Amino acid sequence: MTIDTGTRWLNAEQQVAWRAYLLGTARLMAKLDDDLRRFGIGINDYEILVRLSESPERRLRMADLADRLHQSRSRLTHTVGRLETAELVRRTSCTSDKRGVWAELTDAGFALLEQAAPYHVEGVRENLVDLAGTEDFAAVGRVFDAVAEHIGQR
Amino acid sequence: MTIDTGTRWLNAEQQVAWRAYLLGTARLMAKLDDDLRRFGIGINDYEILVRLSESPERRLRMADLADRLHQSRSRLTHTVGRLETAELVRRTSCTSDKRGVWAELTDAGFALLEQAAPYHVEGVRENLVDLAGTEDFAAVGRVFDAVAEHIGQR
DNA sequence: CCGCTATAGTTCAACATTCAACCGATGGCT
DNA sequence: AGCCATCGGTTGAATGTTGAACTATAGCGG
Repeated sequence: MTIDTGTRWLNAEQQVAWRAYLLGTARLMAKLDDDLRRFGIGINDYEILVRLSESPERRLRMADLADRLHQSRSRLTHTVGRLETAELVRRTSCTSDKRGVWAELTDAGFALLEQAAPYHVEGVRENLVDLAGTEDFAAVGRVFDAVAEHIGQR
Repeated sequence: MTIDTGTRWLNAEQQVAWRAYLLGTARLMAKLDDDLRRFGIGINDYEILVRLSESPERRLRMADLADRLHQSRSRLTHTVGRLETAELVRRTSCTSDKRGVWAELTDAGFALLEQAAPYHVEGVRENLVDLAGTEDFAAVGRVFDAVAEHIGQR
């Protein structure tokens, strides 16, 4: 922090931007999570349901889902377990690969998503997208695409 | 998700950017956290130590610290408790306001920070800052500054 | 100075996440 | 076929986080 000629510290603007990102992200996620609570789910659950809803047959293999969300398989197992007891997701074993498990959106899950999605999207707009200029938001997309790409699969 | 004339859904580019942000952030945080593990702390602990190290007398009031990190006071109490048993932080009661508590960085805490900081900053550069163009990273700063500002204190 | 409400911080229990150990299935190799 | 390293997923225990209830102090209005 004091005399360290070897390290390329962030300059003042980079510092400020980095801190803004940290704080902004923390507040944003907390807010979106909070807003979803009225539907009985959190943003993590929401993202799971969305991924399933977009997939063919409204289902995905556990490992695939875990990768898309960058979550550990263990975490996903627990979360899907909860979603299953909430009847939002159903698990069926995969016939072609007997090790595999499909997580499949139930009708109730889809119905919940239809309800929650407009509110959620509105929140994303109000608290992020509409605050950023079109060009700035595109920049955010580029940056984090590069980040995701650079870090790669676990 | 299908027929919903009232909701302003994200357009394709916004969708992609939003997803990139979610995935990129997840991977980035996991990576930074992971890299810090060799020092026995996580990114959350690290941020606490940094905030303290920058403050006058290397100490902050608990509530102040919680606000800066957008954490609940409860969470901070627990975390500082752990940092205290690790001897990285010391708690002393505030004389001017008897309700208050100072969290203060110990010498060991400062020493750890001096060790960890170069590695951490290198990680932030390699996995984020250096991947973004100067202008794009500035945009990230602007956007999340606006987000943090918009959402405000809890 | 009293009474009231708000603030600072902690505690406890419920809940979520992590990590390592585990089990069965798979697929490549001989 | 038989071996074995790997994969897909789950389990359970330890660890971390949340949220509400609680204690103590502050500070305001009368």
